[in-house]
Amino acid sequence: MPEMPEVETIRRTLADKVIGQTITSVEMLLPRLIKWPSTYEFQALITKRTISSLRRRGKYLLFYFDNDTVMVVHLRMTGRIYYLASEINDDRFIRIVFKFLDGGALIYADSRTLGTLYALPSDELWRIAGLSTMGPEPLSPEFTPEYLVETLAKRRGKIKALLLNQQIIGGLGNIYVDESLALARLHPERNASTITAEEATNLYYAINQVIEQGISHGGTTFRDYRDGEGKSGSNQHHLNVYGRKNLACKNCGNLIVKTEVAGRGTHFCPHCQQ
DNA sequence: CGCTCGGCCTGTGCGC
DNA sequence: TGCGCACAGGCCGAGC
Repeated sequence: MPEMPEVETIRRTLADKVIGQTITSVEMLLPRLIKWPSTYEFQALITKRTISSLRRRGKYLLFYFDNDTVMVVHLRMTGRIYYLASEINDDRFIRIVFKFLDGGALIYADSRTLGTLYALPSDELWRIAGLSTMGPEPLSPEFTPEYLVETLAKRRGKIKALLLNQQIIGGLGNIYVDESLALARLHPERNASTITAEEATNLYYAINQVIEQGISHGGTTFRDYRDGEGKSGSNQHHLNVYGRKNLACKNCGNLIVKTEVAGRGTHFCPHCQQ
């Protein structure tokens, strides 16, 4: 579900609400979502502890506590995490409730229950493979045109599959990959090794632009995504190809096509993207 | 090592 | 209206 712009929006909207909050108890409605350590140890590590900062890496959200513990949350497809000041809530999919000293709570909700949570000392984050092997993120200094040109040149897979690979670029998901390829006018099935340096450079700028736009619109809400205050984003109104099957391409007027590439629903303009 | 595909889960929307 | 099926924003591990 949430990709980098959505997780970053959650981080920004949630930070003020949770930093300085002390957890009094953790209500585990679905304990199997805790991947590390045991459910009991997870609760022990964060109960009576105060959140000191909230960070993000790729699609992971990291809650730092005053005892150097980090609670790591990955929302996968349908996870939601938000602050609630009162008990009133009509969310059908609440799985974990972190109760705060101030009477409010941090809610983890998830319809498909694919999300994952961890708690561990900050110097043991390497245990989470997805974090330690993640590639550079869009909009970061490590993500450069040269990096993308060189990385694509030595790969043989389809460009769409490579952009979804978090080890190559951290934070992109299905929506923003389709949008980036559309902006860069690249066909999603292009073999990465055939992409020229000029095309890869264009793709670099397209990725940054698409991600920046996603963040500025507070993320893309198709169904499940909500920010840290439970509000929807608006970037769904600004997409060029994703979710626009059989609608006119905003660039050329031909119809947007939906196919399957790398096992994922894929939207593109067959006229503009080569 | 690099790449592709199935599985994990559950809910929703569409076609019949 | 009811039912079955395909599909869904992500990731990991098995197998080639």
